[in-house]
Amino acid sequence: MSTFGIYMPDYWLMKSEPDVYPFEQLVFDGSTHWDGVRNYQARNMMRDNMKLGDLVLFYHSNFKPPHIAGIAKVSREGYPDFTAQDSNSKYFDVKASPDNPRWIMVDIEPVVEFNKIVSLQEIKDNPKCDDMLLVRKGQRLSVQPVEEFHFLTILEMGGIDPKSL
DNA sequence: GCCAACGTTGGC
DNA sequence: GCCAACGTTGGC
Repeated sequence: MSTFGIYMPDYWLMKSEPDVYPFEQLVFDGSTHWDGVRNYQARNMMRDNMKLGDLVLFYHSNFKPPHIAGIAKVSREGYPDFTAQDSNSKYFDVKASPDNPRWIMVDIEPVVEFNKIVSLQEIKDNPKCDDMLLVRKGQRLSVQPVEEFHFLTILEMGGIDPKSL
């Protein structure tokens, strides 16, 4: 919460491969921990910047067509990604320890599924989204910040009324 | 399946 | 600290 008692959310985009963990699974589960991020930039954002109640565009990568499926929100702020310390996990990292967990995750929960998915192509075709990180050439961060204007634009493209959130 | 872009590793 | 080699991401 802010000093004024009104929480102003920040906005994010998180990528998941639907074959691994689709948005529908998040809806089914009710919440999930975002394990397996092994990129420092993405980790730092989860550790330092993602706050309770922040809103997340849930992006399906490695899918035809790649698209945003719905909205989630941060339900727990950064804490150690325990899969890094689990030798049976594919995300195991020998350098991670209780003293130095090395990798961080957040929990998210579903907010709303889009009435209509918003494809990467539609985002590229919309001039309002010109300077979104997502459409920048070569960028591939799996967790990235989103400007409010872009968030609202995509919400509208997905057929969701912002007031309903 | 291809490959461009980017991140990480490790020898020097 | 440089940078070549390698691994990964992710659209196409």
